[in-house]
Amino acid sequence: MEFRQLEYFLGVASELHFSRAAEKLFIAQPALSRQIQQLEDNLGVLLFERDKRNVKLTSAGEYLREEAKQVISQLENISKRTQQIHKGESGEIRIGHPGSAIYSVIPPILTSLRTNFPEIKAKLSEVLEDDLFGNLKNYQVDVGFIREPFVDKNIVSKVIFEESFVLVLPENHWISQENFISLAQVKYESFVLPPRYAGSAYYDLLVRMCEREGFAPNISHESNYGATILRLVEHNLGVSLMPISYKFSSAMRVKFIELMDVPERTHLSMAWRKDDTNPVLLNFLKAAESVIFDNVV
Amino acid sequence: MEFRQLEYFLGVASELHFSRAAEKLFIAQPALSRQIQQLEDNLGVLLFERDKRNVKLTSAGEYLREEAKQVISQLENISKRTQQIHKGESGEIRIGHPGSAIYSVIPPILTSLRTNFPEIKAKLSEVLEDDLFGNLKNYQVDVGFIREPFVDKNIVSKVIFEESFVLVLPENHWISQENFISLAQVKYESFVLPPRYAGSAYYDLLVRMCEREGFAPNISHESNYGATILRLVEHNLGVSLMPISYKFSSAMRVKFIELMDVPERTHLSMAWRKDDTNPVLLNFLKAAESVIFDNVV
DNA sequence: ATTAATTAATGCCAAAATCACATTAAATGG
DNA sequence: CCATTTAATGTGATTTTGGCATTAATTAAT
Repeated sequence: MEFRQLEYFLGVASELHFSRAAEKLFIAQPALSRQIQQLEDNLGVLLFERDKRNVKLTSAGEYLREEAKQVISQLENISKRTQQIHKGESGEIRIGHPGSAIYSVIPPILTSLRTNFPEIKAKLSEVLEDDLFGNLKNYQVDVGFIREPFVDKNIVSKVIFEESFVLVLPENHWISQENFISLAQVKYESFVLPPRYAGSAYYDLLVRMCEREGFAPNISHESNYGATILRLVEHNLGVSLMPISYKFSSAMRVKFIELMDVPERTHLSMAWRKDDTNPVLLNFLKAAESVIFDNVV
Repeated sequence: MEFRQLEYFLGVASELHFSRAAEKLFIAQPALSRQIQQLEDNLGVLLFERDKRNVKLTSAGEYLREEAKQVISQLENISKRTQQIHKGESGEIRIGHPGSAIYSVIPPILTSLRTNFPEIKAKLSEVLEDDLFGNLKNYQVDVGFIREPFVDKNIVSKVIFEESFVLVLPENHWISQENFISLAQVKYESFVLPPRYAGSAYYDLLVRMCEREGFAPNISHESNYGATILRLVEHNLGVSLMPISYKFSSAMRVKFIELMDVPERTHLSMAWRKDDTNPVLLNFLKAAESVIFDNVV
């Protein structure tokens, strides 16, 4: 069964007249007759009852007509969709990100993606910093956001966002933005921080900040999740250090003290496989590049 | 996009190797290369990334592979189903029948149909005797059961079942099979009968039975539905005359008196359009013919 | 580094499929 | 009975598809 035959068949089925159908199909009538005969022979099924005067569908023909219509329109959709994917206008992009990114870069990037490529679906998955690299290599995600710097010849990465840190305190803590002087003021507090295995470079950065003020943080609780950390601080279980973008993230009863004199910054990078030819990725990168972030420094 | 190209494409997509795929498709490798090129040109989409050493699907190719698989298996199903319909082994038969037929001929015919042609679905609709003719001509039903005799050059009919009449009485009525002599015994009773418009020949036959006994039935209630008539008789609202097959139809508290000396018979015929070429109909007729009825006379 | 082996693409010709034109055959209407 | 309509058929031209030999590019091995 060839597609040409199905199309010719539909032509005859809707005209019920070989000569007229042939005209509409831009072929000669004998060619059409023969293609229909051939289709009938291949199937072993009479599709039209015809005498020299009338042409009508048999029951099998009527069935085939309905199905063939469907198949052909399906095929048209498939063509179109294949072309869209080729142009990167349609498809799926799998994004791995640390939890914190959903408070900063991810919303504007997804907005830009939706605007520029409405047919691209984003699939987000929260990934530990130290796992992102592997997830990229294993083709589990197509693009990732990461604070950890890393170098690999198969992965391209690009810094897209820079932000400073804030000290997170319970709402009723005696320190306020006004009387805050330096981190040394919290040297005897216990800390709630992300575990080192979730991102060693980031963790070390936090420790360095404290050490410069002459103390090592006394860590009482650990959590991967920013929201969990905030919740623990809210309940007086410790203080924390977090990227400033969390300041706008929640309605919890905590306060954020800006650390004017602390030079450390965390850099959020976007990373992807160097050899990835998926056109959807290219368009995702385009959409991401067009976003201008209000870098919070 | 031609069917052949899709099949070749699937071959290469599953082997990811042109030469091996060509072998499995029983064509030479250059022919295969060219068909794939052609498919790619038609779509304007690169489907494989190939260098001299490796062949792999692009994202668009991966999408097409999934869809093409579906379309091709769909097409195989369509072929098969079309052939089944052609042979009359599959499809739908619309049956019009008087309510009474579901107590006699319909169950064994449907059983035979199910046995011989399990893929044929029967669609039953209860039709007034006088409407069946029109329903056949309008293509609302494909075959009908009818007691009314009629002649039409476009309709074929065939008597399949003959039965005698019984007198239907409330269970506590003074007449019994033992003391029954003739219909004249109920000449002063009121009758529950089908209306004349529901089947005039049948109605006239009932009246004739009474008139030979010297009375015209005094009709108190009318109903198309046998079950309704029985219900009315059960509740002492009259007596009735019905085909004997109703005797086995229900658990109502009525009694059926056989009319030994009454010569009238009702003949159930099967009717269909003479020019109907639907192979499902032919197989239905075949299935119906193979049924042997216990004619109740 | 040179050679051998692998493999997709290309040039070219053969085979097959498709098509068009002319004609035929059957049916209908006047 | 003749003119008209219309699907089928015969035949040859055109297009498409396929096969063989070869090429070009890449990898593996000596």
